[in-house]
Amino acid sequence: MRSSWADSVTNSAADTAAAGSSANNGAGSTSRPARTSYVPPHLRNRPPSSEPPAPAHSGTSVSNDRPGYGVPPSGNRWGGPRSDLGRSGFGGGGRLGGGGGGSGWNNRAGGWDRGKEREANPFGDDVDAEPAFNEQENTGINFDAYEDIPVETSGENVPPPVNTFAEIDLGEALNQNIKRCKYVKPTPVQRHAIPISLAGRDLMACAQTGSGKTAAFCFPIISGIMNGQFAQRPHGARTVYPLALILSPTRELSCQIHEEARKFSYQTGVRVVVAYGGAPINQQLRDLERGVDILVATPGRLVDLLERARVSLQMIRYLALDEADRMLDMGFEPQIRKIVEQMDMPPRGVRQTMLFSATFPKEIQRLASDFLSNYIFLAVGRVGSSTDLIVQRVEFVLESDKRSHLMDLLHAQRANGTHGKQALTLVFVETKKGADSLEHWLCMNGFPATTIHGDRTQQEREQALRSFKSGNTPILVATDVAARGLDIPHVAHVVNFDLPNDIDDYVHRIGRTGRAGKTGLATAFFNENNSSLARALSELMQEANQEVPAWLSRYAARSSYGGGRNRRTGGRFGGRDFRRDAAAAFSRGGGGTDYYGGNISSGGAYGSNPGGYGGAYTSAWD
DNA sequence: AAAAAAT
Repeated sequence: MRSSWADSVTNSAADTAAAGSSANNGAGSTSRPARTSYVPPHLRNRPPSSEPPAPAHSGTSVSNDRPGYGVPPSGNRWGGPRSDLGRSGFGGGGRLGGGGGGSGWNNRAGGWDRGKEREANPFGDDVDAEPAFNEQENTGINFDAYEDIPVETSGENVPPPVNTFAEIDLGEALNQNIKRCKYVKPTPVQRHAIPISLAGRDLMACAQTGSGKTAAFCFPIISGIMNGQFAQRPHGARTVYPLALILSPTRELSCQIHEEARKFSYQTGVRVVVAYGGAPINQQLRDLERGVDILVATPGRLVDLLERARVSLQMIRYLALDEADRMLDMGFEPQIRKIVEQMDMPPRGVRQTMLFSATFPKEIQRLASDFLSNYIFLAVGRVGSSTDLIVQRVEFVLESDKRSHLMDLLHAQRANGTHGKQALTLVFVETKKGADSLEHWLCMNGFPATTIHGDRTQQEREQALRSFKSGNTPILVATDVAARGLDIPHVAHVVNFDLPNDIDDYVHRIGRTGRAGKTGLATAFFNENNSSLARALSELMQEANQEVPAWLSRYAARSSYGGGRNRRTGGRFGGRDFRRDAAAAFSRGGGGTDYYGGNISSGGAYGSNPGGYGGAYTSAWD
């Protein structure tokens, strides 16, 4: 069984600690001479690590002029005092070794290519060979618009945002990977969320679809694991002890997060493993046995692994829930509660918990606060900006006319040339059966389509997604399994063939287009059956400066409050900390009392609407 | 009522 980097550094850390330089309570501080110490079986057979475990950014300047908010000596919850209140001793105390030798993280490939195997290059061979087409991919984000993003934060002592990756001391290896990913500047959610996470704080973050949330929680986790000193994880038996857990609601999303996290952690020695259902468990078990620092998983398979005692959550320092509102809704909440509260995971306040989603209904926030400790709420709206970049259309289409109407759209697209490899069409339907039958019908009518839904085998699902992404099958018919999080470049058109019942689901679905600065089109087929959505939909479209058909407004006016469980309150920028409302309710109209030290900042986007989200323009995102 | 998530 191989182990991961965090284990091996702990061994070295013990040596360093013996030299008396570490303030942290790292691994056993007994003094042992280097390398003559006991080497656990899983670490034997490795060439001795001769270089000191000195971090690249050895101790030096945090290029941040705000005292008190520098990059903390990570692992702060474990290695030192909680950093969220009165912090001290930031100057890199707790960093490993004083070796000023500037040996970078990337010098120490953490056992990866020292062993038999070499870490596969997650960037592929074509990193630099990619034509300009992909070059646009990551640089195409409309950064100018970033200056105008409304941002709301609340909570105690909110660390200020950064403007560049360089301001954050993420370490050489991670910086390299950021370059390889062609990330030039942090996105707004990254600018705010990364300093918050690096400060060790719990976080509830709302940020638009396609705005870089994955990196926002991965970077601090990876950096924390690299910098942290962790007690030697138990070994033996067949149980593994990841340091970080990332949960997501669908298998494909977990895969995607895993792929991204692998890029971010390339040559850092931090090991990322994914586990999800529908796939043979044996390969996943083998992957785990080779060592895991970050485990990405769907809930069901994780519970399975926990019950088999193949995974223990005892050493979890970081817990991230992607699509957190989904993870805590009725379908998932019991499982999540079991994983987080009834297994062996350290309690909140001990681990660091981060929740991310584009939408965060108030009642889910209330639930979520069970898992958080003194957290910061962050809402970043109108990124670059998805809603602006998505043109939303609603058409009145009778149930019986939907197919022919879709056919008209597809023919028009074909005529336009907006069809094919670089203009994919994603069609959402309500049911799995409906997905199959629509797919069949499309194929019969000369439109190559495939489908993804929960009745298909995992192999079929993944094949469908690949075929769609590659443009081989430029039409994908999907249930809500594909509504959230999936990053599929070149989706030019999202068709809500059947509208969802909940406006948040609509938000996530249309967010499959208009990503990373690209424009997109979203067309919805509306009829009587959707009248409960009319009001929320029309409000949403208004907020996004979309043209609302008169007939929809009439529906909206007629229909009672609907739009699913969470009505948007007054059409404001939805990203709002429910604690504020709660506090306001308690303080009985205190109005100005900013109990939680809230802090609203915005650029020019608001124009004459100082500090408020109550104006005509707001965002869909909550 | 549907979808997702373990076997």
